[in-house]
Amino acid sequence: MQRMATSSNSSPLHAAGFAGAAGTVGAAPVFSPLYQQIKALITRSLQDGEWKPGELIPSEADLAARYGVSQGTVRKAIDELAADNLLMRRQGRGTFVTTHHEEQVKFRFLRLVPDAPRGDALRMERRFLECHRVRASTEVARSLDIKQGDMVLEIRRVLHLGGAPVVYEDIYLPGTAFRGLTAERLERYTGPLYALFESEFGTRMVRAEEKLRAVNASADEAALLEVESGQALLSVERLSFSYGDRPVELRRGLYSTTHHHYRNTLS
Amino acid sequence: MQRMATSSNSSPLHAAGFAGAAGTVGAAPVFSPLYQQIKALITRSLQDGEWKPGELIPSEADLAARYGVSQGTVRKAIDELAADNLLMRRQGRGTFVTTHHEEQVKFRFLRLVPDAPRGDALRMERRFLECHRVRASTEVARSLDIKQGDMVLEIRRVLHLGGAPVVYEDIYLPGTAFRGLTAERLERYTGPLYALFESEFGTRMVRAEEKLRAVNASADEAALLEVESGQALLSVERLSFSYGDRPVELRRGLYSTTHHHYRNTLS
DNA sequence: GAGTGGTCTAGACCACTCC
DNA sequence: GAGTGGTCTAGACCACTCA
Repeated sequence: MQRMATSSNSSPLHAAGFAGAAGTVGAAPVFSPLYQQIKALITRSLQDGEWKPGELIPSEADLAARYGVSQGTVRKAIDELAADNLLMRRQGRGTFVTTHHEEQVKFRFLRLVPDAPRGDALRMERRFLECHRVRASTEVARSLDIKQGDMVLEIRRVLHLGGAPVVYEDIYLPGTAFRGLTAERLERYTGPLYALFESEFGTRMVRAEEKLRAVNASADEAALLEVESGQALLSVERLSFSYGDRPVELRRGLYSTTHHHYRNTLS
Repeated sequence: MQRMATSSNSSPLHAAGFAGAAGTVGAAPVFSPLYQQIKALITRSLQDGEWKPGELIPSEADLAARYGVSQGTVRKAIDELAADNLLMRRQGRGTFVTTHHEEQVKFRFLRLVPDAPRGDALRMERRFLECHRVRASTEVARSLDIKQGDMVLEIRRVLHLGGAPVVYEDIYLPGTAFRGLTAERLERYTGPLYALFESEFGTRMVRAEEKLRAVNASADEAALLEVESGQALLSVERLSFSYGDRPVELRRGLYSTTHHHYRNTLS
């Protein structure tokens, strides 16, 4: 472990390399704290699959020994990774890699909630309309950072909440990473989609950006969601990222918001 | 400063009080870390106006001396308050109370952005349609935690972005706290509304919850936003909170999303 | 150069989980 | 009781700001 810039630390591990060149007239000094470097190393291990979703990572003391830094420094790195939802700490047990196979995490990416919570509101049903391979349009290619015309997997589905159709989604995934995904596989799987992606295709959704707008339902869309044509629907365009801010999913959802709303917190 | 539960700290300040009763068979043990107590004390000082928005608070060393704890403990308390956007740290200068009078914070609560950023997209113009006192409806009273029929201030306005009307808002504020607010005062003020509330009425918006849905524009709404009647609009119902999770503003916005969208980040 | 927050360390003890 | 994360302390030094 070595500092990126100035360092007067007495440990030989820290004094190496850049100490002389730091803070001088040269190009960018770019000071990078030790814990940020540790954070990057841990992220790399997650990305490389050294520790898989749901698994226990080594204790803080072990990691401190491994990287040759104090436990406090590892602690700060893990604190940030936990804040980013990449890791989950559990006192007395250890630190675990976050996974989409967990009740508490299931609705982290679906912000639609019923206006008046009812007993059967939790009941969610999925109907897959389509799952086929197509060539990426300009827009899809740009979003997923692939070449136009590359193969992508398109999935279309409807979600029913409390018995009624509420969400229609059109999902695009890079073809290479999701080669083995078929309609039959989707039908058979009962958990969240992101849990399937994670365990079967090694792609974990870490973070996403959404663009929301209101649109009038087309005749087709209205039929799917069982509303009047022209009815206002919430359009949610989501770009999901995996480790290292790599875009891996583009999704366009249409939400019927007559009995549900999208909740958000500003702070 | 004393611990809420067990403590074997040698300092007399920490050993007092609860040490004997902690972790025993009695009622709730309720362990509360020291830094959480410090955080509460600092929050109280903010609430009481000891340090006003934009002002510098005492240094970590001073606060540590004041509360009789180590600097590290004060540091952790301030870290969390900074994460909650109540304080802002600036290396080399000190820690400041967050204020709405600042460029960088101005769009913290308005998540609407132009689809294609243009030069004049920043230009925002406001037109106040109404500013009067009415009696609180059941719904408004429940949201603002006041009694039905209490006086509330209602403000209606339209925001123009890049020359066109894009946002129509209906705002409700508790009458007592905003006694002196008039239409004339609103017209004269040029900064953000929340900045006015903060400096003139001592009410700082700290956090908010929003409920989004898509609705079809009524004839009146369509006229205000210069769209067709029936056009899909984004309805944003916002409840804003001040220090201590006290609700202080209810707002219903209608956003025209033909050239703008509401951006959100999931993590 | 004085003062501030930011980083890093080392060590002690506490709360929690599981064997 | 062993092992884990959680809290708290004390001290050193670094990066940054401003006078």
